[in-house]
Amino acid sequence: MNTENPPKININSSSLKLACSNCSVRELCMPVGLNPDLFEMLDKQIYIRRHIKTGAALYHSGNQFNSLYAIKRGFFKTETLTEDGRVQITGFHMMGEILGFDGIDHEKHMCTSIALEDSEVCLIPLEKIEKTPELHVIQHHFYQLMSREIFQDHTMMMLLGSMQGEERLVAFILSLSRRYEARGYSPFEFVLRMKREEIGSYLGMKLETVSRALTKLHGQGVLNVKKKTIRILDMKRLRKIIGTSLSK
Amino acid sequence: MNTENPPKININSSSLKLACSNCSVRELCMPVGLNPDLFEMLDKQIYIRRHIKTGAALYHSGNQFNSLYAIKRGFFKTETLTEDGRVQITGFHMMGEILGFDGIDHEKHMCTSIALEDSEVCLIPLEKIEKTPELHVIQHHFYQLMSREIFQDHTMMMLLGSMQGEERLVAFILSLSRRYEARGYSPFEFVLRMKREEIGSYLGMKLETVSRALTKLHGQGVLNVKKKTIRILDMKRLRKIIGTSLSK
DNA sequence: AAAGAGATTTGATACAGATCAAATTTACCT
DNA sequence: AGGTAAATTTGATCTGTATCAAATCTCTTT
Repeated sequence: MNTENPPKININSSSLKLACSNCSVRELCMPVGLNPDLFEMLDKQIYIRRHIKTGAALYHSGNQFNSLYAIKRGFFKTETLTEDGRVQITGFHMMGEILGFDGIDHEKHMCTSIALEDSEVCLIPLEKIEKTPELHVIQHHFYQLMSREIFQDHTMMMLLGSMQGEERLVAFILSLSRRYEARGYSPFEFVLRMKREEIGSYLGMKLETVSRALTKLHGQGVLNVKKKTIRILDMKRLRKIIGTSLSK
Repeated sequence: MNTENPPKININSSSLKLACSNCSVRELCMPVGLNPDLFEMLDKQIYIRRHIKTGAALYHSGNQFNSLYAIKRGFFKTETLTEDGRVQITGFHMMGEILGFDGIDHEKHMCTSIALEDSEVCLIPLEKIEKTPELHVIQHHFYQLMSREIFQDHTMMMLLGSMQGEERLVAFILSLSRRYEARGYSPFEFVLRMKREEIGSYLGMKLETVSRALTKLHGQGVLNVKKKTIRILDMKRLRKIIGTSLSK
């Protein structure tokens, strides 16, 4: 495993322009209604971009924490591992979302982030922002984003602790659907960036069980599965599946 | 369910004294090596305490978020509920830990916190701290605490997604053991503040399964269970149980 | 286009843990 | 202290999902 830190990037490089000001997902990363002057400040002094190829790691668990990463384009998975060698995917992340919050505490990344398609991220040097009084308003925004991540993790704990396999899969698909919709894409049809095994890892089930559940949903006519493309045929019925088998 | 907000408390009441300065758990809530002047500032202007009786709620899901809460004494559970009516315990919290981070995003608490024994909390009005330049150093500490909570939630997701029932129970007991030790109590003997059903809710298993797993561990001689008291007899063997059944 | 590796589906079987039920212990209340 | 409700344990059975195995399907490389 690669445990080295990624190469340091010179903050004053030429790739600075066009960071936040005219970014299509800025309202997801940054507070709404932010003063234009501050955006310029962000653009000119703080941001820098980085490209990550499919399969490459944005950072590895154990790497020094230097900044947060806002996903400008692409798709990532984050993997956590236990002392006894188990690996589990703890998140899938798409454009507009911010990676790396779990690295603040020990100034070390606690998971590994891997691109599942060619991606581009913006670096957000938290320390710099904390030290810049003018950017103080943004600090509260990061509290909000971390708070949101905590809530989402709790939702995920509920899902893992109290839902059946099929329900978990449906909740996962609905979550993707909502997130694509929020980004201006169709909530009804999208391509899964991850394989069945990765879905299984995330949802606490085996790849065979994921496959069987997809086949079943396809057979029931609520959705269409063709390779990695999901088409939701009956959103209402799909939503109703969650909570039907009130088992645990 | 009580959806009203708790009564507002006058910040200038007489219960202010003795907040942080000589608190036994302050190094858990607050950054280490904090300037004594700042502690005095915290004591005199910011903190206030509140008592919560066993079974009472510190706040309900949906309540307005006014402040964070540092647990000075006692024990809490936090419950989250899904749209379809399922309830799950997403955390157990003891003195020195801070509750309420998930409420920052929407300025509304997203879970319900209930005291499992008579408890006492300190109010931490985050907004006030954000607006006080002198207390700026503390802000980074809250980033760290939230970062830690995110990491812990990921650990919990791993546990729920990839461990067997018995392993989860052992991980839970070891977590309690470590936390009691960090607070100066014995890591080998402690009283469970929650009932079997609540452990089960937290760990994603039924109360009967929790009971059986405890009986089994007792029978193997790794720990002693007497009502709610746990005594760890063989810490090494207990640790080895995690990772033994590398199933999922 | 063929070959090979990887991903996915499908089938058969085994098992961990849920469910249902009842006995026993513990905690709570007057 | 005594009576009652709640919590816990233990047993028997059932079920969802893991596991093992093999057959497709898909993508990449030459």
